Amino acid sequence: MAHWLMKSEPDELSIQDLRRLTRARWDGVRNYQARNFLRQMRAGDTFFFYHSSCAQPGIAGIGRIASPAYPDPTALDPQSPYFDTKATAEKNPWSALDVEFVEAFPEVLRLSALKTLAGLENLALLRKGNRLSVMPVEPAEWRVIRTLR
DNA sequence: GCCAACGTTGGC
DNA sequence: GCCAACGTTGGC
Repeated sequence: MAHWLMKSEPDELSIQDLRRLTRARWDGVRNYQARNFLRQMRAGDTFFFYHSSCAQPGIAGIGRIASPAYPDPTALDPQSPYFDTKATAEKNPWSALDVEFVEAFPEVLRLSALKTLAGLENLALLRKGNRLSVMPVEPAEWRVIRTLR
């Protein structure tokens, strides 16, 4: 099983929301590199649930991929903030998938704490200027981060 | 709210 | 195909 990290603004979907919902659709990804990673995911893969653009940015818990990627319905919905005028039902360039709750950490692993760890030098999250919202996490990186929690 | 860094757009 | 302008991301 592969490991990933995915960012979400907790105002939209937090790890606590996912715990309550049990399962949710991960949608609204509008970056091709991130989308390509979504398409590589397999049910059963696990991911760090990262809270971004908030008071305490960092890894807030763990989720599991619960479905393969499928066309993102928000791209076709004029009411959605993720609506894409160029997308059609026949040609929808964007992907979404389902995720399920695994665990919420007792406290968020703050970005500042992650930066102090050895072995995460190649993690896209910590590379200067990186804004990727979906990224792979190597097994060794996964273990390093899990020891913190 | 600021602003650095990045991706996308569109004129040429 | 270049690249300037623009919009977005996201930490602080």
